[in-house]
Amino acid sequence: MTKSATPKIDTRTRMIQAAFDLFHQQGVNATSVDEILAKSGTGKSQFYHYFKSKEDLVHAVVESFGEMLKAQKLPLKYEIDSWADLEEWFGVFVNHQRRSGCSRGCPMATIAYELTGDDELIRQDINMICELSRKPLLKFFVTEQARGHLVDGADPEALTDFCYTIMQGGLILSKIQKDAAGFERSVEHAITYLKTLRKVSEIDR
Amino acid sequence: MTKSATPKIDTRTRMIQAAFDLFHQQGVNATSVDEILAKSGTGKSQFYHYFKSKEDLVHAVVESFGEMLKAQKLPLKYEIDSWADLEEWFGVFVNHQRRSGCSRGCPMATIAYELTGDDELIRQDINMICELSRKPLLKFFVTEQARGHLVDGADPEALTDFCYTIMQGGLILSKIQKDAAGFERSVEHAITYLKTLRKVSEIDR
Amino acid sequence: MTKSATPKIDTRTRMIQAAFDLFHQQGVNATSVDEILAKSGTGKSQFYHYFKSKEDLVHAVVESFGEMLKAQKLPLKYEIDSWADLEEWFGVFVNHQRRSGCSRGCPMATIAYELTGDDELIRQDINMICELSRKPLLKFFVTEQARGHLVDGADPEALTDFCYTIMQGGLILSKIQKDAAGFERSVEHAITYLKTLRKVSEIDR
Amino acid sequence: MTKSATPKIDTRTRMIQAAFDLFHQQGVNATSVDEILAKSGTGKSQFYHYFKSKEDLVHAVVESFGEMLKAQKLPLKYEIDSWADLEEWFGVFVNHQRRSGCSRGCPMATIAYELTGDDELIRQDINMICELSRKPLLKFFVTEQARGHLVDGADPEALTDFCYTIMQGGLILSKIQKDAAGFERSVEHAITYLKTLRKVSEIDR
DNA sequence: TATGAATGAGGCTTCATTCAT
DNA sequence: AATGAATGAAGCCTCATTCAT
Repeated sequence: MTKSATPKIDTRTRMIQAAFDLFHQQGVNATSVDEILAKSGTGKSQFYHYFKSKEDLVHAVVESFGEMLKAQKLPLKYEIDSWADLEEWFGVFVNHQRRSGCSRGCPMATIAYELTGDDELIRQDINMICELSRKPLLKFFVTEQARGHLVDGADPEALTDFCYTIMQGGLILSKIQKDAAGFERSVEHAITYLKTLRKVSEIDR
Repeated sequence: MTKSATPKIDTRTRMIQAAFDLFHQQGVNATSVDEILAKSGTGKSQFYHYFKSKEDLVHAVVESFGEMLKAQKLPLKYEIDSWADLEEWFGVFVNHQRRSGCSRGCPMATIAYELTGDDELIRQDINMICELSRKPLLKFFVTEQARGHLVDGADPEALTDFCYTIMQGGLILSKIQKDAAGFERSVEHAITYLKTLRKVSEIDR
Repeated sequence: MTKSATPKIDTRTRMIQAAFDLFHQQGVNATSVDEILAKSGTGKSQFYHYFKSKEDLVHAVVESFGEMLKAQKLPLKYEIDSWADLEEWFGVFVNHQRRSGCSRGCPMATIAYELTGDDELIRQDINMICELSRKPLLKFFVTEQARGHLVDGADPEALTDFCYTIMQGGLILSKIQKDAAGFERSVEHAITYLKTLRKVSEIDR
Repeated sequence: MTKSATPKIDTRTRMIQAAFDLFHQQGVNATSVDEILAKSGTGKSQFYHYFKSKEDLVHAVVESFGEMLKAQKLPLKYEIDSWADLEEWFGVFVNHQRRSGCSRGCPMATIAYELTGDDELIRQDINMICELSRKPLLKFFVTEQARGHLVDGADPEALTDFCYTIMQGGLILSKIQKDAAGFERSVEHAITYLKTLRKVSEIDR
């Protein structure tokens, strides 16, 4: 859009980043357009140059989160090729909570929890993000199954749900408890369980 | 006004109930005091006769939820005396989501997700609610352990965390997905796992 | 009103005293009826049992101040029989400001400064208070004149105005400056001047 | 909207002027933001575009008054070079009261009288205004002293205080009495006194 | 006398959004 | 692409006052 080779982060992106962080911190409704403008260092009314409305911005924030996910620019475990990787996938969340003092939860869930029946489009956006972030898990379980490393009857979709559910529950609980210990214990149980689903012939980890 | 046998619920309670429902539906910040007043059929400014501020109301709502919990007035499974009861404990949540079209999540988590660092007191209120609602689970696992029905090394606290985490994760995910299927599958896995922790000598219930 | 011989200070009086103090401190408009009720330890709506309206209370407060003045229950110099007494009359105000940290001004002027054209009655109330509190001064100068102790042409009314003006100016200025030094210096000049109006034959003080 | 030679006064200034006048008339607490908006012909919520809060506006009003004073845009006597000028300095206040029907007092004192301990900053603002408006007086007395026109021991600061005190006292009293006669008489005495402080060699003006 | 719930207007402030430049 | 003034609805809260008991 700009002519330079290494364009400065453009205004729109800056606004999205600022909004994302504020939404994550305090929710959508508690975040005013002005606050976003101030944090992104943008003059007033640039906002409506780039976004139709605040809701449109929420949409853009979720969409941008999806792009980051696809581009693997978020500090997550994208490639799960082993049971150790799976543990690490969980570990990233647990460690993040611990390091950040459990002050936040999942950014998408934060937005989702403020959703009413009127925000169907944003709900779908967020649901798509969930699909995206479930992918590495799903791929792992599918692969394991294909390799014959899973017990008969194991359903990769269900296992993915199981992992994702633990992760989401752990994030909100650690925020409520201001302590990641319960999250960690739950993850340990989850891992323990999942490992019982490996075919016996397999070697640990 | 009327002298009926079931005297009208007092104003304060009506406001709390209206607020609870609106908070649950759309979050705290999206709910205006006027909206609460309208829904509770209360004249303007009664609000500040009963509550110091909107925040004070949030506190009262959470507190009242705790009282309901203690008085077992919420449609939950309070007594868990068997593995079947445990399944039912989960089932209540899953069924509720299904019947309500997954339009909401956990009312406390909804409030919690809008919390910022400034709302420490309310966070503590909510945390206490969590402790309360974990009790039946904890009691069950402790009892099972005392009876020698759990495998060695099983930690009732951790098992409680595990159940609670699944429940919380399931609620938000089903809201995002507008579908309780994933929640149900996760619960099934959780149950399956938990049952593996019973002592073999035990008879299936 | 009550049957006991030493009746407890009655509710109405307690409200007036609380109101007076709050008005003096922060003005009439900044003082709410509730605040007065709280400070006087009165249950709500006792207020409208005793006063027609807030304005009526203001009237009562001013009136009560007049009564106190007449009954010589205020810490003022009521009898001015000598030039030393006159100095003391000023001194009472200066010392009061100094001891109180100059946090307030004249209670009646405080009310007067919030007066608009609509409050004619209260203005008249306050004006009457001024007349009352000017009396000792006026009496002194009239007496001095009658005794032939004042220079020819001295007008007791004007001298009284002069003293009263200095007092009022000193009170507001010391409040603004949070320092009574300027007040004191002005009083010294005033005294010096007034003494020049004595007949030469007179002996100092 | 129009492109007149005298461009419309900007919104902020209009608000300050309207506020100043209303504050002067009825005090700060009796003046609502809406009233200021209406009087200044400003659409709602422009207010908070220009001022952080109502208190911030009070600060701005006082500050603006200081600027007017410095720029000599107020109908006051700024240059006092003679005893006649000094009389005129007083005369401006007395005449203003007379012409305006004594309906108001000193605008700064009006604000000051509503001050509580919490408004320290505004008190300091107002105190600074006092310093500013005392300057012509002080300069006059200092000059007179330097010229040897004042009796020995005369203190220019104290004389300035004396004049200022008379002025302030006269303003509030004339408002209370709805009559400037007492103010005028007090000023006459003050002038008479001050002239006694001139060195005898001086010629009467 | 006394209590405190109820009323509704209005106060201060913030918001999302639009307009003129 | 950018600026910031302008808009008006709405949010939270306080007020003086009245009513039922």
